[in-house]
Amino acid sequence: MFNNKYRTIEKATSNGVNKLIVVLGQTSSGKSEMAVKLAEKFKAEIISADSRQVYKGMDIGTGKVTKKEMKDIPHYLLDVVSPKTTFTVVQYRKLALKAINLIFKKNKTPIICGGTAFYIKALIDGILIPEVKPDWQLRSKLEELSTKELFKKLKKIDPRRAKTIEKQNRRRLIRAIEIVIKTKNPVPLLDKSPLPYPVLIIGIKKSSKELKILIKKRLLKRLKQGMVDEVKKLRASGVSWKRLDDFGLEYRYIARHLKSGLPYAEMIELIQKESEHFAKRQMTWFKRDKRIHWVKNYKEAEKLTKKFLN
RNA sequence: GCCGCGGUAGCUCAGUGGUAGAGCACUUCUCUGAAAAAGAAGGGGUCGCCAGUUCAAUUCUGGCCCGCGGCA
Repeated sequence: MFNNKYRTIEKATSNGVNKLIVVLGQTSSGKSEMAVKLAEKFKAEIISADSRQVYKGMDIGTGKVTKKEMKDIPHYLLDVVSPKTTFTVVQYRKLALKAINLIFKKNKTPIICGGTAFYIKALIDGILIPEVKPDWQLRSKLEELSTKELFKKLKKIDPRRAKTIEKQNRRRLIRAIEIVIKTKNPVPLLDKSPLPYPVLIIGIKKSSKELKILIKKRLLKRLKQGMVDEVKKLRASGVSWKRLDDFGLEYRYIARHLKSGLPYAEMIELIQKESEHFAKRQMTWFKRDKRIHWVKNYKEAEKLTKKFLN
């Protein structure tokens, strides 16, 4: 163990009886609803694991549960920061651990619910990410270098990391260089600190055909609910076009529609296509995790949960 | 009917006398403080049909079929 001061050190505590449930699935698969039903049945509270729902004012586009849909079940990690600031996995992990401990104190079961696999993994498997805050000034300076130059630079200052990194991925290259410069040390080897209690992971399984239909239905519903106006509002509150673009999916293409006159019909098609791609990317993450219990409906999830909590 | 243009990967199109490429789509994958982000790899075409010229034709020539535009 080295470079300890650069590690995230928050540890979750366990009293030996606590258990935790995760509900995950692709976009539009019906996670939120299932989590609320489980929470009602098993005296649980919900912690969102969604990298976009943490932002205030991003409601319709992210499919955030409404007050009514929450059915009085407390939800954590929604609306925690302004979309003008950048939220990261590390903050997520810290806040989620806090929420977990709080829920345990109330003698309830936390349900982690969301589709951001990286967040879920960082939380339950405890990926310890080097304690180096993003330095946007440094990053924009590195941004001037070509991808080849970035890789060469990393190879020089940290050959070990250069060996495993994807050498065409500028974003990752820049991050790796940032760590090395800031810590004056190589990027540490991956270290983990998994949650110290039993975890049941429930995944909602949908066929890709079914999922496409669900995505479509939800997209049209959101548009009707005023998703375009939501983006206008974000703009008016000072969120940049660039930022909206970075959020991806509905925010990206609605912004392009508003800013560059991307035709409305094309915008819908692009959001649909990109959402389908996104769903696929989510699966590449989920597929690897053999702990996931895939269910087709609430009944199956309830059965699993009952058994797990006994 | 005549004139012109076109028919190449699922789509939009490049291209060459020596059996072909791009972008998108599709499939698979990566993931160390942006993760709905950022990246990677792969499969796929008897180059409209028939004949001729040629050592060799997807590429040249002729005919035919189909589509588009114009003229009648």
